[in-house]
Amino acid sequence: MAREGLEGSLGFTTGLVYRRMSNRLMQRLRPYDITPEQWSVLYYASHSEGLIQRELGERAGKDKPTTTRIVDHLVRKGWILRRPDHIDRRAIYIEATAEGRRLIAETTPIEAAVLAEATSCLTAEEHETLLDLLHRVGKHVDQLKG
Amino acid sequence: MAREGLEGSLGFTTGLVYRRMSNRLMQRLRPYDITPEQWSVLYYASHSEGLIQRELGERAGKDKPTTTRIVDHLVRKGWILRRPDHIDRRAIYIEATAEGRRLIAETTPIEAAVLAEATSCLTAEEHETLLDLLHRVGKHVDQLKG
DNA sequence: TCAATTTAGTTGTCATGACAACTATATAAC
DNA sequence: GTTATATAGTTGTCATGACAACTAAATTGA
Repeated sequence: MAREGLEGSLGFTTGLVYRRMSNRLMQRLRPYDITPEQWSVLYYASHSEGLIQRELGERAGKDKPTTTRIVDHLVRKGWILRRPDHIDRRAIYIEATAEGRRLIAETTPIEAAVLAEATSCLTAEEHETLLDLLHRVGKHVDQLKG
Repeated sequence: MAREGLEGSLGFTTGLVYRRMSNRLMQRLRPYDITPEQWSVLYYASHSEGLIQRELGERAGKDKPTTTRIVDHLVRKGWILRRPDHIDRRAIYIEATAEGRRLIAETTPIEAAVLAEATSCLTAEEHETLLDLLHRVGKHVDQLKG
């Protein structure tokens, strides 16, 4: 298939799709005063027990400074708590509050709706293929060195 | 296929893949003092004639403020010029300089290599399928309103 | 014609993310 | 046991991107 300009570039194309989907979710989440990135971190915090901040950031695909700042926001909004680990005093456990869990419970259907809407142009099989190919590329690129 | 956490979320997954590919390209472009986003704008500027800034931004998938700032950087580095349109005095033509074109000529193989490396875990057919599915979703989401 | 609207571009603010430098604590090596 | 190194987290800076407010110029339309 003929593609113009950078349409044949996977990096450029994933960036476009990511921004459009993220925007869409942002608009729907606006009433809840949470961004898509904050949402993903809070999602992992509220679905996991006993994670320290580093582990939380890793699951959500964030680096250390980004994790620190997103956690700051979530704490300020009362959706998570920082609990110092008294054994390893470098580490901080992150715990979702009741409000945090409630927010995720309330907004998970919104995220699902945005996904469903975005992928309504695909068959279930195509959707599955797309995710599979993306995961393979993502893992592959992650493993590259140098 | 069973997926943990947000791995089943296309938005989350495209974000991860985009960041990893973009990082990879950024590292390779570092010697040239250009970011992947600046590169994409300069790419379009150097492969098109007679584009105004808005059109350039549209092709590169950037909004107006982002385009203004990226163009600012590219002008400062001597890779493009802003030429006021004397007919429509709101508009500004963007023109790549010789250095700008030379930079794109020199770095296009680098971008291609990063892509090739990233997709080396896919067959040619899978690569084609992945791009096709992403373009379909991207266009579909772009057309959604409300 | 001339007021209302649209369009092109800029600027300010904030969140995210990359990077580097930093503190504090824990682990390894000797 | 002390020094070297690794790990957890924070802070500062910059580029990108979303959003809103703004200027200036062009277009519409009554």
